[in-house]
Amino acid sequence: MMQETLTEIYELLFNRFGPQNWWPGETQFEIIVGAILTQNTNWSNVEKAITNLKNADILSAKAMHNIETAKLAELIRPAGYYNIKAGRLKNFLNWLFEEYDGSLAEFENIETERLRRELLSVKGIGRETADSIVLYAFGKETFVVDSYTARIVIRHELIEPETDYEQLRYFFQSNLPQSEELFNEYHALLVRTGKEFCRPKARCAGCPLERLPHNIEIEHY
DNA sequence: GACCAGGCACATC
DNA sequence: GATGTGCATGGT
Repeated sequence: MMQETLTEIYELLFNRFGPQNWWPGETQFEIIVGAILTQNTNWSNVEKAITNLKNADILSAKAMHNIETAKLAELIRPAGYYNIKAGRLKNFLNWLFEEYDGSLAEFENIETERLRRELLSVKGIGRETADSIVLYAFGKETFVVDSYTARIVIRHELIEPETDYEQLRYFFQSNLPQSEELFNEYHALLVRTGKEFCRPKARCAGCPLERLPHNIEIEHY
């Protein structure tokens, strides 16, 4: 039932947009950094910050762990909330060095839900950031929920507006085949659709999901 | 100038 | 547990 609806949505989006090739990043570390920097921030601003980090040659766990927080903040300035995010990156690195000797290698062997919980223990890594890291840096099956994801399924009245993050994650995970490739592409397609057609004030004209039932008058969505 | 962007922690009730 | 607020740059 709901499985078919979610599968239909996926097909409509994929047929329109094609593969999104997420996550945009060359290494696991770069994906983790990007996941933290993109919190409530446009990706183009994150790209500027990552370029600065590459030019300064500190886009590695060891180098970023050693740089002063104030210096790091200055480099990531274009990403916004730069003081907060510099602290969050440092929190992650301090934890990584204390618990895992500064290496991401062991993460591959950690069971998905446990890895997610461990990441959530780092101050500054919340649900979406943790799921993004688990799925996109380590290829483990968790469904990433973000503001676009929520807005789209709520506008299409597939779920109640009050649904919280964990419920939304379960909604997708339990109604789709357990496939890392699918979860990867699905979330990326929802973000693509959200950017182009499902922004707060945007109407649905031209949206691949336009012909599906929807209600854009839902308060706040 | 207003609005928005691939959130999160924290205070307060 | 729910709700409100600060954090900040850059594009439209």
